[in-house]
Amino acid sequence: MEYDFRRIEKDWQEAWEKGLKYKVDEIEDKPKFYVLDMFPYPSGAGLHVGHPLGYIASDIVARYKRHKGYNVLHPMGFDSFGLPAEQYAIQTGQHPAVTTEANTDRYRDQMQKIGFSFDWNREVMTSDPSYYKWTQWIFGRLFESWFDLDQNKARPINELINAFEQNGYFSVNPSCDDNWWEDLDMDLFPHFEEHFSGSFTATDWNSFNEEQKNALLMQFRLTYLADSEVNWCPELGTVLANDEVKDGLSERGGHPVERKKMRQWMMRITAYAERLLSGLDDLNWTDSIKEAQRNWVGRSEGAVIRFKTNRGGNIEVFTTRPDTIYGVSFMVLAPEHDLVGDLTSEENREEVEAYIEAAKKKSERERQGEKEVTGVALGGSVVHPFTGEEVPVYIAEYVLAGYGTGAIMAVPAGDERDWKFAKKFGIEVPAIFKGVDTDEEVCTDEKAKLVGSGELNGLKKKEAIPAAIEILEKSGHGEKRINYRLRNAVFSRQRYWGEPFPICYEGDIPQLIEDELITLPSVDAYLPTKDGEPPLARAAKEDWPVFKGDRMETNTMPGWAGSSWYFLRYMDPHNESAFCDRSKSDYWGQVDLYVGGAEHTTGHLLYSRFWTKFLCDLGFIGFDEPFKTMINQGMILGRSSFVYRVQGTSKFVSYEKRKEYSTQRLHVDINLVENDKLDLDGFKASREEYSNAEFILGDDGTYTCGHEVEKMSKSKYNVQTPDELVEKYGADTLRCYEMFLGPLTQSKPWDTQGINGVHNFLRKIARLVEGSETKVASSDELRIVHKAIEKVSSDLERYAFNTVVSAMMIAVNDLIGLKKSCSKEALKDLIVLLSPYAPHLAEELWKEVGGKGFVIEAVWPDVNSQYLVAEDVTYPVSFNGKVRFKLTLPADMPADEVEKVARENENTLKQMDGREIRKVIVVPGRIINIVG
RNA sequence: GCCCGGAUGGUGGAAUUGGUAGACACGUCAGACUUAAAAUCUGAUGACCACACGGUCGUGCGGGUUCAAGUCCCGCUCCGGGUACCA
Repeated sequence: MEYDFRRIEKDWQEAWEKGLKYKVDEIEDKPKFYVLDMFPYPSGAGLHVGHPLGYIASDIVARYKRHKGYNVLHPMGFDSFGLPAEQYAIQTGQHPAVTTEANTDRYRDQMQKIGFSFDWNREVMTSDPSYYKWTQWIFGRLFESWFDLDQNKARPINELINAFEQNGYFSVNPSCDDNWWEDLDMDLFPHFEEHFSGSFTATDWNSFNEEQKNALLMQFRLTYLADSEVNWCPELGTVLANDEVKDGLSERGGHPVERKKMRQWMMRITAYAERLLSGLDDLNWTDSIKEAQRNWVGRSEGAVIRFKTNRGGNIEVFTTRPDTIYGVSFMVLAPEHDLVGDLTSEENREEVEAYIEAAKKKSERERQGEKEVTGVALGGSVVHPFTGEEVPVYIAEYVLAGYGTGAIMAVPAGDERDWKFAKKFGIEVPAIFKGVDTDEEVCTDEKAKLVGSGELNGLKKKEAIPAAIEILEKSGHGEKRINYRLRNAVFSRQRYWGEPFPICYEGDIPQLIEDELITLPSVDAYLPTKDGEPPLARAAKEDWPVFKGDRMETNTMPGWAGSSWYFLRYMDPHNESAFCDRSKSDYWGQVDLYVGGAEHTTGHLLYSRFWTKFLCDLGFIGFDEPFKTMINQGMILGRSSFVYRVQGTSKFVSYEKRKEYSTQRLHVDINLVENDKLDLDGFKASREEYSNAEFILGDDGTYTCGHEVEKMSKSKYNVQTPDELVEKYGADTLRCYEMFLGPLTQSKPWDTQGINGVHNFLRKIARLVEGSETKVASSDELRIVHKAIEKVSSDLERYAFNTVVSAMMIAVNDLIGLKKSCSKEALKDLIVLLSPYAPHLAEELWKEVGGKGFVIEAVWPDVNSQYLVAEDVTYPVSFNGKVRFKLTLPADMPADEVEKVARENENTLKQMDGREIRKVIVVPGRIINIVG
């Protein structure tokens, strides 16, 4: 039988589909297993061989778990909102939904050819209104919630309103911005005094009108409107991401970009900072990803300290080293700090304003990339709370407005950057560390004892910090504070192709639109308006399917909105009355295995954890971490091929002779190259300019190409699509080969050279089955097969996908090596082992050996260890650790007897050559080591 | 700079708890079959010395622990990824 993979794969894919073999429902008495792939964005280029790598691995796990008796949820869908489709729409005028549909069709088609066991009945698409209806609903819940720091969880906003009605602001502890009252529009609250600091009574609250109440509540909602800084490009009418800005100009078009405050929807992810950290402990993720998330949250413990300014106000700073307070000799504010104007003296004003102007033009990334310390004195000063000395105030780019309080107390003696700054501006460096001349060098030694620090003298960092905090708290100059690097996330995008907000405005007050789906209105172009309003602002009132209030919100949600909860929708994808019925999410629970790239470490993985925790807090689901175990597949790199053109000619010289000429190295399409040999006719036909190419061949009469491993890209002609390989070798070969390539988590070059070996393996097993007979399995066969069962099972349990293929190859080679026809009975188990990797062929062979039903539903075989017991063991006998000869002994021989035999062996005597044996180590079943 | 990975034949990689380094596969070479090629099958294939028996060296580098180290410890080098004036 020739291995006719085209026919086999087509037949079985049809049979599975007809039998609804991958359709899954909740079955109460069956254990569940949820295997999920990271949500793909359907790009126009289709899949290349790197994409299916993770899908193949997860599909193997899904199939393996089914064999093991689990009810497996293994869905697929598309994260289908996004920029490329919008970009294409801008260029062509075609609605992004059209492009998106074409792309998803292509992806689905490519995936189906590879034989994945997805339940396509559960497919979801984020751009489908029946899906984003629920994304909007979750947004609504966030809007209607606040975070209670006392209970460390989200609660409905009504409960906050109740608390305000009862006790005003006095008995609640909501998560909010520091000094949130400073963001209030004071015109709204004329009766609040100038130094209002957030406290209001129940009487105050009850006297507020709707507008006032709304403004206050906005400070506590989990999604809220706030002014935040963005890179605004007036010319393009859009906001740009940090990496789209170069030298203060837009990367596209080179238009000027400036920092601008814009009123945008925000997500209060910082409320969950602590839980996002502690939740990591129980997750089975790689340490590097957990560590990256910890760094991203960036918890640091310290204190806030208030310094009085010479203008009567206060500057608050955050520091992790309150113990070094006596070393403060200047203060630095971020250029954007609110008090900058106030503290600038007339003579410094011009210079200060120039500095601020320059800083404004740079993107955040550029500012941080600046290595040289720059800054300028304001002329104003603050008073040191303990020494009463006057401390000058500067502004500098290295202080970030968005971190801490946007201001630092500079301690040049103990901080490298502060020290450099002090030296540059000739500021004194107060000596606060015993025995260290901090005029000469910084002291970062944690064990250094403090001097010149009042009550803190003689203490080391560890004892001094709590002592300093106590002093600060007693004197009212500051208090303990835990600060996070994590910032609240901007949730508005000035784009068309995203979820519309379920929000309208009455005046400036946002109103949540409940229970109505807001679909995207049609617009005449997908560009911002002339006034720089987002594309949705082009829609007239009648273009909106739902229009309420004075105007609709015209921003859309970011890409991560839909992908933050999609794994829940798969559990109940067609539900029209809930995002996911609680009974379904209780059944399926967390994702047991999540497979995908590591590029989502700080985006998707953080946001979806946030939303999961939130939905759990409100009781909509029963778990607060989405992904229990995660594996990150490595990148697949391309292997490019090169030809060498003799300069100024159309002669091409083979790789081994290229040095004899002066040549130019050119990428050549990898489809014209097999095992580094160039298809000469194909090459000539590939391009006009190559049509009369001549070749200087190698000594073997062929043209050898050079090669290099690079990123897979069109311009390097090294992109390999799965379709070509499925066409040439079949899906089963592709599946096995991608796994055989090496450990899933490692990056590796894609190289089709080895694919023949895997294809041959499948052909060999097909031939083995063809020649098999109905008879009792021999002990040799059983030993080989059960060895494979043991190895394959244990490797799959630890997600070692590559060695499974080797184990099956060894079994097949060993069975062929018996030189007898095989028993169908023995082969049955082997075929089940094969089925997660090569399901189509396994079905075909299963039929051949008389298996019942579909092999994909067969029970995974158990290892019978009695077949594995060997009678003899071949011991390597080593002398001082070096193996010299081998000794075959009965497996059950006790260690002391093994030692005796080894001591008396003639080879031992020869090796020892008269020397005395000092010691013999016998590890039963493994090794004998003779020391002498 | 900091954090996290990694380095094993000509190539991809294996060695799961310290116990025969190089499984499996590719490639290469030789042979069988063939008019020939492809396909298939058989054998060899870490380096070095040796006709051979056999021996020496060998898992990025330098030390160490151990009867025994790719694996554990200390100190480096190089490569990849993430992240960064984070107070």
